[in-house]
Amino acid sequence: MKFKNVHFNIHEIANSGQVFRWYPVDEGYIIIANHSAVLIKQKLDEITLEFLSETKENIWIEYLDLDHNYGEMITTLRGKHPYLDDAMTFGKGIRILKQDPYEMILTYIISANNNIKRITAAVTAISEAYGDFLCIYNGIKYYDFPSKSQLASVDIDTFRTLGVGYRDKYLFEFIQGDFKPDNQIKLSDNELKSNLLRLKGVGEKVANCIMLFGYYRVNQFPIDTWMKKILIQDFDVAEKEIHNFVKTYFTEYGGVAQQYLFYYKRLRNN
DNA sequence: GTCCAGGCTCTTT
DNA sequence: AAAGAGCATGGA
Repeated sequence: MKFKNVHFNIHEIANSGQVFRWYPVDEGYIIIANHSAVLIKQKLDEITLEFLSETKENIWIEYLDLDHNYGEMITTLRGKHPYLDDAMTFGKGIRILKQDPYEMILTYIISANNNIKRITAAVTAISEAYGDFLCIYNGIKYYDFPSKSQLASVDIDTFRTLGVGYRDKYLFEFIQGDFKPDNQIKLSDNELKSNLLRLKGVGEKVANCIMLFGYYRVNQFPIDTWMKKILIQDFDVAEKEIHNFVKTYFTEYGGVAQQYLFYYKRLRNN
């Protein structure tokens, strides 16, 4: 599978903080998603996907959000603030991928008060321990993210040994509970958020991430430590006003704007 | 050694 | 309602 798209850069997506299962290899990245493995490569504006396990092409068009026009979203956001303008120019190849809600819930529970490297390590360890084998590439084996039933017998201490720290009990509770991620897809933003907030280990920020990356609610603007820094330092917003400011300022594409800002702040070197 | 990381829960005012 | 302590773990 091959395509061209000016708003698509594999390195920017891989480092945008929304994916934890894009593994760098010499040629590009191994992506584990959709119960399969692919090798994604990019030369200039041409992107290539090589399927490394059984999969379907159309599901990757959906996952990579190829039907949305990011130029249009950028146009909507342009001119609001010079810092956002710079961020959109710097990371114009970033997209919001359509990831699995169930996987996002577990992943972002792990993410709380944690760093990206350790989150990646924990998600990988859980997958290697309990997920289905997908492929071997350059001598490294890759495993699917385990299903709820595959994690059903994992106790709290075992989660701890996989590197999730004190979030072990939250993962355990979710797996033992009866939350149905697929039943939330059609709910309104408010209903979805209040359901997510009932899960242990899910607060305002983690719920926003799950909504943005797992349910494609692109109006959601997760506020983490990096966003606080940006809004205070670069947008001159008072700390107490951050939530109010975000609610109205970034419009219906707040989540997209947030991704550009996050990437810009972390990777531009300032 | 202290601070921080895509924060949250629980307890105390 | 709001503020504070505590939390696993590894890197800077």
